[in-house]
Amino acid sequence: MATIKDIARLANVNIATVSRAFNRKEMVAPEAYNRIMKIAKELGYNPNPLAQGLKGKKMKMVGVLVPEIDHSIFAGIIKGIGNTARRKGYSVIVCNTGDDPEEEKRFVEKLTNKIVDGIICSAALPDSPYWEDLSNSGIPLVLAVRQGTKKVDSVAADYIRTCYDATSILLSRGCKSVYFINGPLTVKPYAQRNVGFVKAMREKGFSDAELRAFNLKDSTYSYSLECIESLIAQGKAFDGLVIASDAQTMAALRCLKQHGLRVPEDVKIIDCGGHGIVGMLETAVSVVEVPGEKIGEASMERVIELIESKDKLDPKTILVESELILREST
Amino acid sequence: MATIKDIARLANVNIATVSRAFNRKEMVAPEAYNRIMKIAKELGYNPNPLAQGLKGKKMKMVGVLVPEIDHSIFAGIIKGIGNTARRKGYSVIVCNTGDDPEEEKRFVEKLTNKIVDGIICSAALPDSPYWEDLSNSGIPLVLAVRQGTKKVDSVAADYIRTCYDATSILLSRGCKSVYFINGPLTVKPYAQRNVGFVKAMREKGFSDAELRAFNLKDSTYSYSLECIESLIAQGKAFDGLVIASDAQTMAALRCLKQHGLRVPEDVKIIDCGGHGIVGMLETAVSVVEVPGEKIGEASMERVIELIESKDKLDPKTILVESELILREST
DNA sequence: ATGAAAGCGCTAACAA
DNA sequence: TTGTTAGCGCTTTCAT
Repeated sequence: MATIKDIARLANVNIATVSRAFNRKEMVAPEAYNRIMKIAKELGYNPNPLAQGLKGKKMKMVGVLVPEIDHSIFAGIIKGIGNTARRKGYSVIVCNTGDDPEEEKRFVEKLTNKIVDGIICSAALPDSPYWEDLSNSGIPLVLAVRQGTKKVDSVAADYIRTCYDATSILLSRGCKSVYFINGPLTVKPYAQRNVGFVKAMREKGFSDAELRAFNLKDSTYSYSLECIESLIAQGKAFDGLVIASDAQTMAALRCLKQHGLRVPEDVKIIDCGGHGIVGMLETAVSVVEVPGEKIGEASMERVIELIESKDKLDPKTILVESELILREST
Repeated sequence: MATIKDIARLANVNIATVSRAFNRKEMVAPEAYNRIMKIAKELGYNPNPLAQGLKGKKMKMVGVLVPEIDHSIFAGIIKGIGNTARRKGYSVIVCNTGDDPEEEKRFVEKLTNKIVDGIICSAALPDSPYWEDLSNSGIPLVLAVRQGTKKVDSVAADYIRTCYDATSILLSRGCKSVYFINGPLTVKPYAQRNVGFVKAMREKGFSDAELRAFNLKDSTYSYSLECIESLIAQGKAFDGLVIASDAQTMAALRCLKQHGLRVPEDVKIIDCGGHGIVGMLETAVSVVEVPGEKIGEASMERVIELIESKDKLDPKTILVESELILREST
């Protein structure tokens, strides 16, 4: 690995001049500059980021925390983050926290040590105690998808709207008995979807007693399958299903098929907050699609903005638009 | 951020003693040790990895290159990598190369600069020129899923076997006309699947002229849909489909349904090289499942082994077993 | 426009 | 056992 020292020697200049050539080329004589650059290229020189970082320079690196990297929404977000990272010359360090707050904390501590300039977090909990510490400590933090109640920068989808729209579609299609299959309310995006569902139903004149929201304790395929199964077994009659996630949508489709219920003739289905895949199923499912990739891109743009800004910016929340895609399930 | 200097001052010892307390505690007096550690804890001290790295210490960081982070196989691999990374105290830097060799090269150059101790790569091309350079340069490289022809460490699924098994299942179920829907042969795992398909067919006495392998130029859902569609439109008669990937499986299912073909009565289907999701579809699909997460774990274990080993280890290829899961599509 | 030199936080060889 | 010191590669003030 060549260093500025090598270049300096070969170019007959001081190491400071070499450093200047890379950082403030206007301060070095053109001839010297060219000589230095030529030699640098020949040697395949690249500045050592460790040394630069030690000297206080930004490392152009941001840490990313996700609960489960293989859930489509997070994979999409990471992809988006990577897109703008590349565009802006940043690197990305990823950690899969497995939704474990302890792990999350350990990771943040590890990263905080100067090695990242900023952090993007899809947190385990609605609010984590270290968020504020972090943004006070000078290293910017932005929350992706999961907003905090505290004053922290965040990029989110408008899940209330998303689910409100989805529910409205079903109602406008003539559904009389719409059930809502949701995830745990402790997770903010699910809680928000619930709000949207309730809002849409009330507006159409349904009383609270008529609301059928099933906020399952987890949103996995297998557990959802079980629950929907038991719903049908109990003879509940529904002609519309608003569903919170892709896995749950697949579970519903499967259940329905096994019980000979046709989509959309017997039951209409819409996914509120899906990510692409449900359009590829045997029966193409309508969806209010949450643009993970866009969320990732926006999050990254925001951290970079925070990192590179001279003065502290006021925290803000960026809302990313969802897209309604109507397919054969409605 | 506290440094060893601060601790040294407060503990009335030299900075070297503090450093020793952290790195070779046996060389420092117990009383001093305790004093130092107590103060370190109070100050929330953490060693600055940049300084350590600059001094030549390993950064405990590995770079990961994937072509598309949101394809299930790669998401799984990254998850596996993260699993063992956490267990061993390593960090992971991820880059989505978008299957662009140029991008890949840039990224490797960037990483090579001392900041990572090793690289795991799911490469764009069957062979990249820098692979050998890299392993010669002293920073270990392991290939995940895509093996090279050159002598490089790699972790791979046995795709030949995988597809051989899948094809054999269909044949043993009495299929007379089995078609193979595959991806581009320029991508090694697809080429290997092709070998497995051909092998199984030949063993059952099919002549080369009877082999129906469709090695599509890309394996996306939409393109595959188009191709399978045209196959059916041309009136090709098949009663079995061996399919190389999840997206293609979904495409096939959809096509078949639209043409009133029933699975498995009219056509039997098996996915050779899927990753979980096809078991959750309306018609649960049999699959020879490639364990992405395990591949990730094994890759990471191998790089760490290479990183931490004193002497150069001989490159080896680790084969990860696939699992056959029979469901209703066969 | 360029050089000399200090120092970022840490480790390790050498001295005491 | 502990302290002194050099130096990793780089940036940046202060001289020249």
